[in-house]
Order: sequence, then structure tokens, then C-alpha cells
Amino acid sequence: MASLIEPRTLKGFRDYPPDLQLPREEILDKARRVYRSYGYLPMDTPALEYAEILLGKGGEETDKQLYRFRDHGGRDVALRFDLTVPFARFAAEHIHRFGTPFKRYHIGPVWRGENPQRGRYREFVQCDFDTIGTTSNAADIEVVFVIYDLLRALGLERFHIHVNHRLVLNGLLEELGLADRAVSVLRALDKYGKVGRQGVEQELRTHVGLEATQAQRILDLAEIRGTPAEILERVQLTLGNNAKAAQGLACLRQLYDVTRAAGLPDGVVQFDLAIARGLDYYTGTVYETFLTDLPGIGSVCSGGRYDNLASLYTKQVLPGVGASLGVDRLLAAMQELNLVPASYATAPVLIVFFVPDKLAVYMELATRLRRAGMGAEVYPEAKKLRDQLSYANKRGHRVAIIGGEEELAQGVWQVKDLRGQIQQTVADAEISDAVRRILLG
RNA sequence: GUGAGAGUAGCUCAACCGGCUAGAGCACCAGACUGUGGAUCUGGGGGUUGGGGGUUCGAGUCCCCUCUCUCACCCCA
Repeated sequence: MASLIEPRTLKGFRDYPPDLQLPREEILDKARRVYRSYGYLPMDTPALEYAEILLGKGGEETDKQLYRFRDHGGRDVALRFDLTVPFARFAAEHIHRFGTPFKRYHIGPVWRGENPQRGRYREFVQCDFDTIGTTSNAADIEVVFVIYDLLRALGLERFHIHVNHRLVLNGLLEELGLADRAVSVLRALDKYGKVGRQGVEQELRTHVGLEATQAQRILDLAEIRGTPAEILERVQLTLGNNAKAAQGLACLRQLYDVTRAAGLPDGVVQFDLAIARGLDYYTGTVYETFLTDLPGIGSVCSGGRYDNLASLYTKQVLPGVGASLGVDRLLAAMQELNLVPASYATAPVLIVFFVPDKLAVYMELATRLRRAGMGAEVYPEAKKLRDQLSYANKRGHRVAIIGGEEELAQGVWQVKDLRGQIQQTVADAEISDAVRRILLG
């Protein structure tokens, strides 16, 4: 006999057994529902693209992380590392068919060849939503509402949406004469939450080569804390004279005013001048969402505004704004917070297979329940009652229906509520109602 | 990709300084119980100690390589 092949998965790639895939699919379902409720339309693109489409779009780091190879036809191809770049290509090709503004959501796996950590994988699902073709701040503001609805729909209550505006940061850099070093300065600044003031200062001084006073002014701004109104006021005092910063502040002010007036609870939105986002293509509002109880896992929903999504592929100017929900990271977080249920029956009703030659009767009952909108499964073997109930209990079924010789002869069923100890005899004609009462109760 | 730590049954862990046939709890399967789940009792299957090589009379234990996980760098969902 040939030796067995060791069953295993690649580093950073994972299986999703039912207890993981079930909550995962639920996250996706809920996300879809929220996106659609805002009018976003679904779309998808291929996993594989010509390498030239993807190269150089997310900075040199993403190039290194690209899964890239030659296909059987000798084409230079690569797996997408995010959904934004393929969307840019898509928009350049198809936007004329939809017109602007165009709102879409896009759910699919992406691949990055980086070292995995908790909540970081080489294959993971992103869940993007974007509005392109408008520069209106209304679209930026809507993003906040979407993120809020999204996390609430997923059962999360303790989170904060950190918002900043690149123009405010650019204004500061302009004032300091550092506009040409924006990328490296912002990249250093973005680490504030992780390495603190000293860490950022160190990097600004040694790596970027800033003067002590320059680094200090940047950090002083980043460290402004308080309510959104307080932050706006303080930044206004220090940077209000700069045209760019003033424009960014105006956007943030409107975002704050509108979200409040439209009913978003106080405290959800926090202005955080240290949020810069590493990706080079952001130009306006930027967002990151942190779970209060699990800040270490990183942002679970991030995004921002970009001036010109598709400039590399078309001359048409396509500004856009959107964000991406990190489904697998969020799932890891929810697992850690014990927000994923342990039992996982997809159909709440188990019909016991009792009398071997009455399979048709059980199947017919199952069909009837399903048509009445209740998931039902028939146990596949006429095993001991004890075993079948034990199965139902383990899987988390809500109701077991038992029909032995006696019940079948009388045209009744035993309906067992598995959460309690209650069992009742129900006439065949009333079975749907009886089961529904338990499921709703 | 670089650096650090870890890996023993499906899971959580034990095994003295390198020394007998690598153990326990939970989980799983079967039975006690041929019409009633979660409990209890009894029994059972499971391991090349992640994989490979080396040192040694002898390796789960020491050394090297490799794989995977965790953490940090980097970057990010």
C-alpha cells in the first residue's frame, strides 16, 4: 500500500469547519443585508488578474506580498491582494454602463503572502463597499452609518469608529515644510496606537530625519484627545489658517454634526488625528474601527476617500470613498469574545426515524414542515431513540418529533421541546402550528 | 521575508537529572437501558511525542534541519 499523504493546509490558510463557517456565513449575510439597505449593488471580479493590473498599486510592500506566477499560457498573473484595485480596473472598463454615482459592495477572498498572526491570514475574506463618482462629503458621512449598522447587526456594541482627514494632516505637513515626505511621516504616525509617542518620535527623528520641533508638533496634534467638538476646536486654533487643513476640518465638522443630528449615538465616532492609514491612495476622510474589548486585534473595518481610483486605467476621473469589513479578523475577534454560539443545527427540528418501513411518513412530515417555513431533518438511521435524541441534543436542535407504531396508528406525534423537558401529543393536522409555537416561544 | 518562543491522543495538560510498555481529564464509540437527550457507571478505539536527521547503551527530554502556531519587526482586514 502506498504511504499516506499527510493531510495539512498551507501556512496562513485555514479550513472552516461548520462551527466556524456558520457564524462566518452569518456575518456575510448580515453585511449583505446592511449594504443593500443603503442601495449598494453586488459585484465580483476574478481572483486572478494580469500581474500588471495589480503591481504597484498598494505600495511596494503589497508587491512583495503578491502571489504571482505564470499560467499555462505563459501569462504573468497574480492573485488579488485586495478588492479595491480590481474594482478600479472594473470601473475603468464598465463604469459607462452604470453611470455615476455608483455604489457597489464586493465580498470575496483575497491573498497576501505575509507572515500570519492572530487575526491575520494569507487568505482572508474582505467585504468592501464604496461609492464612486462623487466628491460629496455626504458619501463620506454615509460610510460611518454603514459601519455602525454593520457592527450593530453583527451583535457588537462596544466599538469606536476612529475618523481622521488626510487634508488636516497634509495641512500640518505643509506648515512644517514636509509635504514631500508625507508618506513616510504618515506611516510613522500611523503606528501611534501601537508604539506610543516615543516610538513614533524615534522613527520620525531617525528614519524620516525630522527636527525635534517638527516631530513634536506632529505628535502634539496626534495626541489631541477629547470629544469631537473639542478636537475640532483645538485643531482649528493651531491649523485653521492653513487652507487644506481648514477644508479637512470642515468635512470632519459636517460629519460630526450630521451623524449626531441623524441619530448616531454619541461616542461612536471619535476623531483621532493619529489615524493616517498606510495605503498611499487615501486622500480625504480615513476610517478605522476598533473593538473596545479587543484593541490588539487591529481594525475590523477600515477605509477612506481616494481622489482618483482608476487613473491608472482610464482618463475618466473617478473619486470614491468606502471601507472594508475584515470578516475573518472579525470572526477571530468574536470567537475570542465568546460571541459565536456553540451549537449549530441549521434546521431546528429533528424527526426521529423510528419505524423502519415508515420512512415515507417521516419524510412527508419533514417536507410539510419545510414548506411551512421550518427547517427539519429526518435522522438517517432507525437507531435507538436514545441515540437520536442525543444527536439532536448535541447539535442544538430545538424540537424533536417522535412517531412510533402507537402514534402512527392514532395519527398523532410526540412533540418534544428539547430546551425543557416538555413533551406533548399533537394531532397530525396541527403539527405545524405546535412546532411553530415552540420555535417562536 | 527577519528575529524570539512553542509543538506530547480530537481538546486541555502530565511524564524527576536522558531510563521500565508515554499517562490523566474532557471528547468520541459501545454497553448497562430492545420507546425518551444533557447525568452516572463499565468497557473500548485511538500516539512513529509535528516531520526528518544526529549524539547516546538508551531521546518526549540534548543538538541540527524542516513544517506549523504564537509574538515582535514590516504591513494590514
